[in-house]
Amino acid sequence: MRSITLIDVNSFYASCERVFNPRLEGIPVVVLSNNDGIPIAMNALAKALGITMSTPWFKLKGFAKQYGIVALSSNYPLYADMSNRVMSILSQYSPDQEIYSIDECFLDLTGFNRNLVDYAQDMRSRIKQWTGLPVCVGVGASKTLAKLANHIAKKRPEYNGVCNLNDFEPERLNKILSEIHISSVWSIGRRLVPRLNALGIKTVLDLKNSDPEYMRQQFSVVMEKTIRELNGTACIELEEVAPRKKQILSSRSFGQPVYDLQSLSESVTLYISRACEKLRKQKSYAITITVYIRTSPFSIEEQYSKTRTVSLPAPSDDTRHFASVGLWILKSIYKSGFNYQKAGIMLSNIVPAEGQQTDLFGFKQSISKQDNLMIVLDEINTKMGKQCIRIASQGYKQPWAMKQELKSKSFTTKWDELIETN
DNA sequence: TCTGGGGTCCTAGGACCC
DNA sequence: TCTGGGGTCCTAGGACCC
Repeated sequence: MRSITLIDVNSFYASCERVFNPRLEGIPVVVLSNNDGIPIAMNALAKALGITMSTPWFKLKGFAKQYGIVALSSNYPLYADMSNRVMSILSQYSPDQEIYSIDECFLDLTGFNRNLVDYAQDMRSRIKQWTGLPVCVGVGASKTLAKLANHIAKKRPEYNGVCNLNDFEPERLNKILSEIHISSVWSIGRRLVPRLNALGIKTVLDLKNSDPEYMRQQFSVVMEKTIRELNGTACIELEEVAPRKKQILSSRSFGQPVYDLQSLSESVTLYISRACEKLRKQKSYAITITVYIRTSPFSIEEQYSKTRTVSLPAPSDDTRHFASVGLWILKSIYKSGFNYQKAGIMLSNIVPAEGQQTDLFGFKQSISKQDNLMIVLDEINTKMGKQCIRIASQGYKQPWAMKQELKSKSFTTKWDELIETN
């Protein structure tokens, strides 16, 4: 039997903030999304007050003030840095690690000849000691079971932060699965719950006992895998090397109303350069670029939203190629007189960088020169800070940039904001 | 539980082609 | 002019995740 392990930081963003500001201890804290739109993380105290994600912050402000809730804008450089520390500590516990998200990773502990609960407790205390962050650990025979075990470790204090479902006798396992709702299962989202309920499937045990082939017909192959995984067959392998993305999206809501083509052009150029950086990082080329702009779906004013896709004559990873095409698309879909709320771009038709051909007219001509320019650009920006060198059409003032009124400092990643210890 | 953020993958349906 | 088959591309939107 496999021993797949999922480690997850509790209320990650809120915990990071608390590490650098101990005064937040004992106070309800929420961390807000970009543009201070909605809560995306909160500590236990805020949860206990009944705050839910996806309620717009402006609707919660009054309530928050009344109960002394501290709200913070999200500080991604800080969280990314803390994440790297946690992941590097955990990598010492197994040669097989998959970093699944900013605050979660899988470790394969199959064949480890020792008590895994003790081992997991050791991880917890080391991470706590070295970073100040609390984590929970779940172990199971598949990724889906490891996720579920982690859920149990988090929700039930008697487990003290670690749950190994592989240690359970079958009856005990089924009993606990019968007490958990299907919405807690990985891959079962909001839309699937009512459809499953209609089939009489309400608890994890119900789902585990359903017929995988029939469920595949009714739903999809993903559902079949989930059921087999709940039954202890690992169908989803650990991905130690992140698979190449098939599409790369970059989009953002604006911090203030945007009407003019100039501002939209600047933002679209910025998103394109971000997406191309990601593209080059995974050593791929893309052929197709999509640009979209839209007004706020919540606005009572007249709405406008438009998407347009164009393919290059040959695959490329050059920011300037995509920027010139992207700006052309933008011009073609832009209509004046609307209050734009969001713009985004997507790169698709992604192919590996190795062995690319040029088109008939040599669009990807003098490859070495162009590639070197982008490599140097990436290197400088890595060393000297994001956007140190950029395409001129990104603009410098960026009045449309997102709103972050409540941000904490970049304690670990900016020299002038390092934490003071006096 | 109905939505205000960002990202990835997938697919239905229309337009257009041979 | 209508009908049918097969395929590709694009747009819009659904579904899931954190």
